[in-house]
Amino acid sequence: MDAFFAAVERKRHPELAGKPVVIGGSGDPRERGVVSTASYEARKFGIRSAMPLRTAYKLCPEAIFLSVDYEEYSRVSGEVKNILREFSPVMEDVGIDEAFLDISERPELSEDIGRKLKDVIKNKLDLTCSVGVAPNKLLAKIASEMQKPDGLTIITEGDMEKLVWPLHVRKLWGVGPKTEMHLKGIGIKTIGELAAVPIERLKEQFGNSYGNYLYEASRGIDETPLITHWEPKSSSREITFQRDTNDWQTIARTLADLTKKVADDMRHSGYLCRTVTVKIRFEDFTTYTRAKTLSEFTDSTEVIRKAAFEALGRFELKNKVRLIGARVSNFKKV
DNA sequence: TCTGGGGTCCTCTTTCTC
DNA sequence: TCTGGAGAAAGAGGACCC
Repeated sequence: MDAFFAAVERKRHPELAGKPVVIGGSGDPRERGVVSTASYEARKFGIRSAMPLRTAYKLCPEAIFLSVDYEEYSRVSGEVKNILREFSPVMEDVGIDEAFLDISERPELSEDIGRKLKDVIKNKLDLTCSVGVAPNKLLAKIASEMQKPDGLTIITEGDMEKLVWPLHVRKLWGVGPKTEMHLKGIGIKTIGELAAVPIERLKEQFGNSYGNYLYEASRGIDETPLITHWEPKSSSREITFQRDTNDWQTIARTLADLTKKVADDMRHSGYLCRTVTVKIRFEDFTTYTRAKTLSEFTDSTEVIRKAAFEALGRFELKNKVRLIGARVSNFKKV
């Protein structure tokens, strides 16, 4: 979906149309938080996802800043996914605003399916999206990003050299800032340059598993199937304090609060956990975790809170705390 | 004055058990 | 009784994605 959160807000507040809109955090750009979504008008000012709200405010003080309303976006997301499922039952969810569809069983031209899908979403929901069609997920994802917004791009096996190899390595799924810098250090900027590196060298530089992934990805090779059903592996809640704190009462109260939420979440989704992890980020942004694995599965707030405080006790709280979080994992279905 | 929150997966190290 | 090794489980950190 194109600038999904901003598009949903524009739908219910038509006066936002054509204006720079920034969605993130509490909606107050003077508070701590980052940009979740910026409308295309806001992007003209250089505002991007994951940017601190304060920075966004400096770039464009006239922008309209809104808080994130996950409930509403999830509801609209459900409507979008229902439409997608009419095109193919084989669908993989990728977060709130993306999905893969396997249309290999459909007789129609894939380009026609892509165009029809966009039309239906536009007509029924008044939202635009960008569609990529390709022989696998890796290339479909790249294709979908090539002509945003409101794009429709098709990549076939024969297009690798012409369309994909000139692209920057960051366009490959799984290549983030660290790998980008590492590759830059050995003189590699584009996917084509990456494809020219022997597999042995990639394995030397990045380890067996990831080296092999880069080798295949740069050639457009991806055999991974669509995941149509998956079970959660962990569940967590965390919060960044508006001001860094070393006040034990505040830290303890917040952790108790987070463990309660995590336990409530788990009971609602019908799982039991065995491992409880506490995460602390200090004022200098260093981040640590301490975990406690219990002898029995539980969804009790009491038990989880006790385990969390045991883990908290193993931290040296010498510096001010910026963020605290609680996570449960090691799940079993109730 | 920076740098959210919710996840997954991978790797390395430590700890436990046999 | 002491020591060592193998393998699993747990713990911690890091990279990445939306």
